[in-house]
Formats: sequence, structure tokens, C-alpha cells
Amino acid sequence: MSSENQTIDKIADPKRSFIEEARRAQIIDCAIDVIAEQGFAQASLSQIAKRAGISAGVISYHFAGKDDLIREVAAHVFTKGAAFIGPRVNGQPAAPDALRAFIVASVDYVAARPAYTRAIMNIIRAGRGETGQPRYDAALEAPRRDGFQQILRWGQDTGEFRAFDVAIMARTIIEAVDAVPPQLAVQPDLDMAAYGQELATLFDLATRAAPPQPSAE
Amino acid sequence: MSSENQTIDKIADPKRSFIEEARRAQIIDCAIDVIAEQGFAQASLSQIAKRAGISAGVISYHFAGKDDLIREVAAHVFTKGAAFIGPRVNGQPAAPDALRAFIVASVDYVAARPAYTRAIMNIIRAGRGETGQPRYDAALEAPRRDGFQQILRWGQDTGEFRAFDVAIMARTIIEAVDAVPPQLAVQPDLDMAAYGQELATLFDLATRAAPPQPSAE
Amino acid sequence: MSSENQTIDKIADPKRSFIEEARRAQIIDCAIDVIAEQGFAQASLSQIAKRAGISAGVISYHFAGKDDLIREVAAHVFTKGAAFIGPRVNGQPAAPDALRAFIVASVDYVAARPAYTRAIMNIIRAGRGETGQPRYDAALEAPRRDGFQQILRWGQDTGEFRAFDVAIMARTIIEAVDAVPPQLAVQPDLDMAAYGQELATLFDLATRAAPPQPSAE
Amino acid sequence: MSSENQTIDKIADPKRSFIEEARRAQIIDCAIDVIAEQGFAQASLSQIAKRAGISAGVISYHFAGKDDLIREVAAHVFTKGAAFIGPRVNGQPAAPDALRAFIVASVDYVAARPAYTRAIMNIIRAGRGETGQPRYDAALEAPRRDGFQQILRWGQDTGEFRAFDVAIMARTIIEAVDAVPPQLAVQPDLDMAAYGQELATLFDLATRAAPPQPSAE
DNA sequence: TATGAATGAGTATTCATTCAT
DNA sequence: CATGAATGAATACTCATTCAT
Repeated sequence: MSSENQTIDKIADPKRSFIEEARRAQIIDCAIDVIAEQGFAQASLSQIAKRAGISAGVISYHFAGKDDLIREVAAHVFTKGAAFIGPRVNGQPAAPDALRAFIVASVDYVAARPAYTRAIMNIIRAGRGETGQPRYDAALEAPRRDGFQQILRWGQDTGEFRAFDVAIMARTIIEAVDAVPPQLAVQPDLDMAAYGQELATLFDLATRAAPPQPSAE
Repeated sequence: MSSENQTIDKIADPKRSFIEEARRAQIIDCAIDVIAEQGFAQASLSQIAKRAGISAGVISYHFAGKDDLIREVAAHVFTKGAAFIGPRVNGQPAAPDALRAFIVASVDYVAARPAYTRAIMNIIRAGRGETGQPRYDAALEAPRRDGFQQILRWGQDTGEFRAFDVAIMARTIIEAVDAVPPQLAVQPDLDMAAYGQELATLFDLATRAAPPQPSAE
Repeated sequence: MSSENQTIDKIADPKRSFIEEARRAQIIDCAIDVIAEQGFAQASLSQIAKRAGISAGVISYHFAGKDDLIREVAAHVFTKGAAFIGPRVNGQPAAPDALRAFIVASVDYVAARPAYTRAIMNIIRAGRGETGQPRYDAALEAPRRDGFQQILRWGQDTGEFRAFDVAIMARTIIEAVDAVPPQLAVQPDLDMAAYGQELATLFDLATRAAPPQPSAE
Repeated sequence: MSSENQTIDKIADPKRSFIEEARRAQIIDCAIDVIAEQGFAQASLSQIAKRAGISAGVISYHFAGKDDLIREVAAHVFTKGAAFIGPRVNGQPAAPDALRAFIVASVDYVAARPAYTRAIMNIIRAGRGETGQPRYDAALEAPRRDGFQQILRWGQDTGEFRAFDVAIMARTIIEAVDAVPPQLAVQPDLDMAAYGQELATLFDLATRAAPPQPSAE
């Protein structure tokens, strides 16, 4: 409840002091803004520090390194996304409803937090770091992917969805949703509600089992 | 014919010597490999030169600058892609066939040239450069997007496709196709033929007009 | 008072810390030495840093760029020169006295600060940078030129000076003074006091109005 | 006579073929233009070669190095200058006439060959090269300096000139003349004839012995 | 804790010069 | 003789990181 309002509650290390957490939260927020606005490549620690009004060394003090900061940013955004989308999906009566709710909520999240979604897209698409490892914890993406896959299997089990490849379908849906933030950046007056409905309908048709033939007989 | 198989024939400037063209082609090839394997941000001129076994200055000698090199890489990949995909789409009798052919051919191109498609994805998704301009000629992307959109409108005109938003549908298809290269990199044994068919079926269902109700009688 | 003797007080930005100012002053001093000894073209940031015993990046840290450093060097030298020469010119009773004082003080300044004057000559004569703009603030040169021109016009108004072209005369005087630093570099035992008097006499004769003819008869 | 028309006759090495000499002359001419127009620092071998319509390697082939080329350029310009000025000075009846003729001819040379004089000024003022040696043969400057000094001593011997320091006076005159090319570049409509007369008068007054006092008595 | 000065490796690019063709 | 491809060192500048204060 009240923890909902704290910035980085879920991932906070209990050993960290209040002031330490505040600084980390501030830095993460500023990093999100800079990455969203200027792109990942231009988001140097200096830029982020300048935005936060602090010295660049402070970031190195509070985070193990730039990679660590980026991972925290990704974790923050994914966590917030799950908190936004989850409640709107849970409790749906049937798989098709859940799928539509998931897609619409995902697009709504882009509208609600454009900087968050822009930032995470920029991070993901910047690819792997110098060490060859991804810049974010792959496990963070899992909940969303697994969420879509669960809904898809649910619908297949009930016969409402046809027999598609669940992994490919889930991936395609995610990509469709993730394409929205950069479009919104280019075209800020984009009708997000319509976009969400369009995608929901698109994937509803793509997943639905054929209606039982009225048959001939 | 045989010239069709040469690497950079179509875009070759006739004023350039054979040896110059060979070097340029080699550098472009190495740049593609490095960008595909290590990502755009890590693809410094030094890295590309090292891969080619040449001095970094050679690249500056043959290209006006890094931007120029990247543009040439993008042009090369897009041109090759168009040459690969175009013939398999043209001549299809109806819009749904053309759409399926386009999607399958696009996925096949990923299988045929995984480094090319990985590289171009990395370039596109690296976003805009320091000057704010895209790193490649935006006109290069247009044919593919326009191609999809033309097919989609064609099908809507004939009544085979339902009344969806063409821009959103085209964008979603392109994103679905563009998601393939990074997946292939992670999972090299991916069954690309099956992937192509799966996507084709997905978007066939998503685009098709409802069959005329057998109605009452 | 005592602050008069500090190196860069007048142009110091109050926001800069003591240590920052010290570093900047040290770098400016080293830049002056290197430019004076090795010439402008050879005065790379690396050379200057080596002379200062610091890493080259430190200069980029303290100055916005090489241009900025050069401008600061020029400002420093011109400011110091004005402080040296100005008091010896002001308060002279008549134009010929002021002109002599100005010339002698200018040459004395060369003797007092040979590196300063060599450096500024090298900067001025290195001409314009790649962008076509002068490497220093043109306004810095103006006081000296205007000072000479004012004295010359003053003397013409009082009839003590003949009717020469003020611009050409001022320019010639300045060139004569500016020729001294390189000569001193080549010939370190040059008698500067004599040089100053010689130039002063030269331009006194060149500027003086003809004495009223005793006429009569 | 005919040798007047050849470009680099006086300094030509007899072992060089005609075609070799022609190439050298062409390169020297282009180097003069580039140095005059773009400044010494911007005058790379590539720029000079481009102006000449040849490959940069050709210059390295015909000259021992860039320093050698610059020395040849300086020699060419000084030689041409001597040929222009010398005849107008020789044969003057008295030292004051010779001095005036020398100054006027020097300024006329600037007007006649602005590129030559701009180039040589840029070379001289670019200072010393990487090796610490001057970029031109100091002996080349000697004739002009010696010429002025001879005239000055001549006038002192005849009593027409006062007892000034010959070296300083010669140096000052030379600097006054050398200040003209950059001014002309900035202000192309400069009245060169007037400028020459102004300087001639200036130094006439500066050098003249006081007229014998009509005495009292 | 925070600062900001400093480092050293890294970036793209330019340039004089060499050399096989 | 001329070319143009290649080199390797040098250029200014950026950046993540460290550390004394």
C-alpha cells in the first residue's frame, strides 16, 4: 500500500539507509529522463549527474558502475510496469478478455509513463554492453512474457484460442507493444486509446479459434 | 547476371577503381559483422579495422567519415534485402498471397543473411546520431513499409481484408519480422521456415475480412 | 592591492574554486611558455600538458576546448600588458610625451615578459582558425590600437603632430613594437632600453609637425 | 630576358629535366595560392595537390618533404621580389631617393603579387617547424635587409641621414612593409599607392638629418 | 556522504610519407 | 613519372572511474 508510493521499494536493499535510497531513487529517475530524451548513447554519467544537480562521482559512489545503474533503471521500470498492468489483467473472466486487457493496459502504460517506456526501449535496443552481457537482467522481462504466454495457453486449453506457437505469438505481441513508445515520441498526438484497441483486435483475430462450423448436415 | 552476384554493383560509383571498390566492400562487410556481433555502440572504427586486418585510417581514407560508412552499410543491406524479397512478392495473384509471400520472404532473408539483418536492426534501433539525424537514409526503409501498406490497401480494396488501420498493421508486421534476427542470435537452431509460416498465418487471420455469413439461406 | 599581483584575478569567475583557479593559471602559464618557445602550431594540448606535468585530459576538463584556452591566454597577456603600460601613459602632459611613453613602455613590457609577448605574437600571427574566426577576442587588441590612435589625433589637434594617416601610423608603430619579441628570442642580449628609445625617437620624428619657420627674411 | 619568364630559373638544379622542373614550378605555384588563401596551417599537401590536380604523393616525389617545398616556395617569392624591386632602387641618385624607391616598390610588389606576399607572410609568421628550424632559409631574407641597411648607411655617410641604429631602422621599415599584405586581404580596396607614399614619407622624416640651422648670427 | 579534480583509455579524424603498381 | 592505397603517429576531445579532501 504505502509501499506503492515509494520509488524503488521492491528492490531496495534493507541494509541501505534512507538517505542512500533517496539518492539512488533520484539518480534512477534522472537517468530515465536523460535516456528517454537523449537516447542511450548520449546518456553519459555526466549528463545524468547534471540533470540531478550532483557531481558525477556520486553516481559511481552509489552504484557499482554504469552497468549497475542501467540494470537498476530497467528493474525499476519493469517493476512499475508490472504494478500498473497486473491488476488490470488479473480477474478477467476468460483468456480473450485477459489478452485484450493486457494489450490495452500495456499501451496505456506507454501513455501514462512515456519517459519510462522510452527509456527502457532505448536500453533494450542499445543491445549488449562492452562485456557482451545484456544491459538489463533478462529475468525482468520474463514476467511480462510469461504473463502473455500463460494467457495464451489458457485460451488454447479452453479452446477459445487456436493452436499457434505460443512463444512466437507472445513475442510478436510484445514487439507490437514495444513499438509504441518511439512512435509516440515522433508523433506526440498519437491516439493511444485507438492504438490499444487496434492492437487488441488485431491479436484477438490472430489468436481466436475458428468458430464452430454451423456445419452442414 | 553474374554482376547480380557482385557485392556492391548497383550502388557502385563508376568513378571508383576496382581495388577501391574491393576495399570498400571489405570494410562494409566487416562493419556488418562487427555491428551484428557486438552491437552498434561497440562498433568503433578501430574494431572494424581490426576485423578487416587494416589500419583504422584506411576507413577514413575510403569513406568520408563514420556516418558515411554506416549509411553505406544500411544502403547495402536494404538493397540486398529488396533484391531478395521483391521478386518473391511481385506476381502474386492476390493481396493475401502477396502478404504471406512478403512475410515469409522477409523471415527467409533473416535466415539467409543473419548478420545483415542483425546489423541493420542494430543500426536502426541505435536511433539517431549526435546531430539528431537518423544514421541511415530514411528513404531506404520506405520501400518495405510502403510495400506492406500497398498490399494491405490492395486487400482492403478487394474486400479480402477487413477495415483495420493500415499504418498500425504495417508497423506491427514489420516489428514482428524485425524481432527475428535477435532471437536467431540467441537461439541459433530456431526453425525459421516454421517461424515464417507462423507469422504469415498470424497476420493472415489478423487481416482477413470475415467470411460472408452463409446467412440464413 | 595585493590582489593586483595575483595572476588572473580580474578575469576570474567567482564561481571557480581556489584550486580550480590555480590549475587554470598553471595551464595558462604553461601554454604561454610552450607557444612562446615552440610556436603556435606546435603547441598541442599534449605538449602543454607535458610541460605542466599533467594528463592532457586535465586541460579539456578545465577549459571548454583548445580555443577557449587560447582565448584565455590572449586575454591574460593583453590584460597584463594593459596594466603594465596604461599607468605609464596616462598623465603625460602632451601627445608627444604620451607617444614616447607608450612606445617605451611597450618595449619595456617585452623585456619584462618576453614569453608573454612572444606567445601573443605567435597567436596573433598564426591567423585565423579553421572556422575562420580569430583565435582571440579581437576586442582585446582594440585598446592598444585605439590608444595609439587617440594619442596621434590628440597631437594633430594641438598642432604638435603633422597631418599623417592615423590608421597607417598606428599600425606601423604597433608592428614595430611587435617585431621586438622575436628579435629578443634570437638575440637575448639585445639592449631593450636602447631599442625603446630608438623607436620612440624614430616615431617622434615621423609624427612631428615642422617647426614654425623663423621666416622673416 | 627569357629567363625572366621561367618560373624558378635561378634556383633550378641543372640536373633536373624539363618536365621535372615544370612539375616543381606548378606545385610551387599552387602551394603559394593555397598558403595565401587558406593560411599556412590549412595548407596540407593534400590541399596543394588538389589545387594542382595531382596526387599528393607527387609532391613527396618531387620534393624531399614538406619543409623542402616550403623552403622552395620562400626562395621563389624572395627571388621574384628581388627582381621586382631591385631595378627600381638601383640607379637612384641619393640615399633618400633610394629609400623612398625601395619602400614604394616594396608596397607596389604587394599590390602586384598579393598572393606571393600573403603566402610568404603566412610562412614567416607560422614560425618554426617541428624540428625547431625556420621554415625558410634565413639567407633569403638577407638581401632585402641588407639592401635597406646599405641605403641607410649610405645616407648616414653623406650626412643626409641622422645617426640612428641602422639595424633597428631597417627592421622597422621591413615590418611596416610586411604589415601590408594581411591588411590588403582584409580590406581589398586599400589604396596601395597612397599607402606606399605615406610609409615613404614617414621613414623619410624618421631618417633625415636635421637641416643645418640657418644659425643665428 | 559528497565533491570535483584527475586519470587513462577510448573516440573519429587528419596528415606527411611510403611504395607497389 | 604518376598514382592512389596504406600506414602510423598525431590531433582534440569524451568518458567512466578513482580518490583525496
